[in-house]
Amino acid sequence: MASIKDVAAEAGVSVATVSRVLNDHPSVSEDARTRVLAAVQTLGYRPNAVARSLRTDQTRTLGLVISDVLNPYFTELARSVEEEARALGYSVIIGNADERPDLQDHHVRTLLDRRIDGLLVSPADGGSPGMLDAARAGTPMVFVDRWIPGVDVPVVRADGRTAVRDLVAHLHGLGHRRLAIIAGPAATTTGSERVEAFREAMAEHGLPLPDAYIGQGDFQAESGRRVTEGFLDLPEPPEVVFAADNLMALGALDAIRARGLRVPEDIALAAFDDIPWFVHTDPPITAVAQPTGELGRAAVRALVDRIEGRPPQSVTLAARLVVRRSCGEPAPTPHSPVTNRSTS
Amino acid sequence: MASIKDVAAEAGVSVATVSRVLNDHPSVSEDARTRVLAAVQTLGYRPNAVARSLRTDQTRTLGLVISDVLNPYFTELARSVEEEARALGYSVIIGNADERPDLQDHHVRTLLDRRIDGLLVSPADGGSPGMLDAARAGTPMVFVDRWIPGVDVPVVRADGRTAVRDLVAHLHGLGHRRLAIIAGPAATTTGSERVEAFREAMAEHGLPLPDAYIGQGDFQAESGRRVTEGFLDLPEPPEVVFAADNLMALGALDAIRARGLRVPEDIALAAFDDIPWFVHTDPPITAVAQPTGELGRAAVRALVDRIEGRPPQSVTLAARLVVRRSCGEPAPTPHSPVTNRSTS
DNA sequence: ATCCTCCATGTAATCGATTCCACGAGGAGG
DNA sequence: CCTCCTCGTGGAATCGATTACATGGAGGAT
Repeated sequence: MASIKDVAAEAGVSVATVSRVLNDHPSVSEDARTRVLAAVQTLGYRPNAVARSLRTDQTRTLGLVISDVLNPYFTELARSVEEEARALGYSVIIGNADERPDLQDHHVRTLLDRRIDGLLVSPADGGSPGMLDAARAGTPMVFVDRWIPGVDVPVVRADGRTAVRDLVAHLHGLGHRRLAIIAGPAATTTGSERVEAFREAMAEHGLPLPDAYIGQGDFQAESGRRVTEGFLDLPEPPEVVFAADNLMALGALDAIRARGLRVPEDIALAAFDDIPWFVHTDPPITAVAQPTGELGRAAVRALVDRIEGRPPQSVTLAARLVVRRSCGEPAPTPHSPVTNRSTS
Repeated sequence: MASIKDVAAEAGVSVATVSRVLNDHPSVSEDARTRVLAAVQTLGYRPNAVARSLRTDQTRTLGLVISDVLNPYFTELARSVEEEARALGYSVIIGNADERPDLQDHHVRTLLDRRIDGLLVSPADGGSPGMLDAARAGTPMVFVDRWIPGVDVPVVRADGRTAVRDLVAHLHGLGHRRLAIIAGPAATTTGSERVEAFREAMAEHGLPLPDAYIGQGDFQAESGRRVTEGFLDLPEPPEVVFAADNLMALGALDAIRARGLRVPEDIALAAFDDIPWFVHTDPPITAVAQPTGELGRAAVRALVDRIEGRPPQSVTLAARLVVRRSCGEPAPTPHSPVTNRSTS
């Protein structure tokens, strides 16, 4: 592969001049510029990003460590992150932690070894050692979706509190009284916050929330299935199951169907995180939707601000309730255009 | 960030010795080794992968360019690719082309600039210029899922021919005669092959396949919806719609429901590419399943073989039919464990 | 005792870029 | 006509690693 030296030789100038042309430094004669550009053409030269990074100490690359690529929520997040980063002249390297702290650490380490300019993380747990080190070492970093309390890193996330309250109000309005939740890992902020919001909203409506109605999941479908089976085995099963993420909701749906029960007639179902597929399941699933794309873009902007020396800002966006049919009431316009997005 | 020089100073040895310890070269005294390791510890030193890559001319990184991250099929592929690559000591950088040749080119170029050791591609179209250049320039490369005819690059893919024949036989056996297909872009191999296989299978059963029953999609949900609407508007609509990928199948499902029709009573639906969600839709969707994980792993192995000087092998695995209820016949065990994976 | 080998180590070149500094030419100003 | 700037350019240092080559000391063989 042709190097800058070859280009210099071909153009009859020094490597310094070639470099100047490539970085359009003002002080280059028109003549030299055209000769260099021609040489670049004929040789099909492309600058070696590795060498450039070594010299300039910047890679123009962002690392993104997500908890689970198989979760459509994170996929959409990753897509918007890459899009915004590209618009700002950065590339993104994605690391998939599969909800495992050790894998998360592996990716953080690898990313740091590559000297990425900044790190976007949605921590899989309370904070793996490698991540904390990175934060302490001053690597530009931004948390997205989930975060770690007590660590001084900007956070870009959605606040589901209001939407969860709306959801509970909606369910209460439909006459449901026994509501259960499938929680995410307590070590994740999204895991604990959603339960917290749910608990508060229940209290506001004077509804009891017995421990038996709080199931411990891990954001994976299998756990949703297991917890739901537990609920159905109770002497007095809940009337509604609220899953703290979309994968657990699908596990729940599966468990319900396996018993031959119908949604919403026999038991209602709602989920946190709206995904396109919820429109297509039968019945369509009522969910709390995060502004995922905007979250990803805001996170990139915050991180790039931090990298380029501007003060980064934490951002909290609102989530909103999308009512569909899985809780009993038909959505306002059952067969309207396509994405049935009515806010309660 | 500490460099190898700092470690050398701390340990009281030369950088050469430090490097030897780090790459466990045999010729290092036990004493030196322990001193270096101690210095590495106290300084929290991590080798700079950028500098190392520049010198050794290898990055131990693979590029993976996929057509659409939002498609669960590619997500699963990406996951298995990363897993196998990690096991072999490589990292993976994913580029999402969003089915756009220009974006695909952008990612190929960026990846090449970073001097990745090899490239795994599922080409979004007949072959963008940058990709063909890369192939011609001798970059180690392997096509996965889709490929480009006439380019001398190993291909790892699934052959759906038999499964499609099984599908048509299944549909024929259920009494369906008017079968329509939503095809993918003709420029992609998977786009044309699936239609081809379908056409042949129809011929074998003596069934006609009028042009009106071949809709042109682009592997995105919206096109599935549009094409399906066209089918339903025909004077004699088909009895079955077969979508050439999972996203178009969901678009089709949506269009069907929007008309208030039922699956499979009013119209049957089948898809290429099985994904977990097909178990959860109502009715569960009959699909042709690819061994996605195995495909990803085999592709990585072939690419790494090529990179490390061993002869790479093209691989073709079989896809298989998974019968569910969307075509009329109840699946053999309607409420069996979970993943309803019965082969026809 | 001498010579040869081998082992541990250090010095320095190298990878491909960027960038500081020096230098020569040419133009402006005194 | 001389001085001083500015502009275009090239030489060379530099980033942080790896590695070929040189070196000196220890140990074995004769």
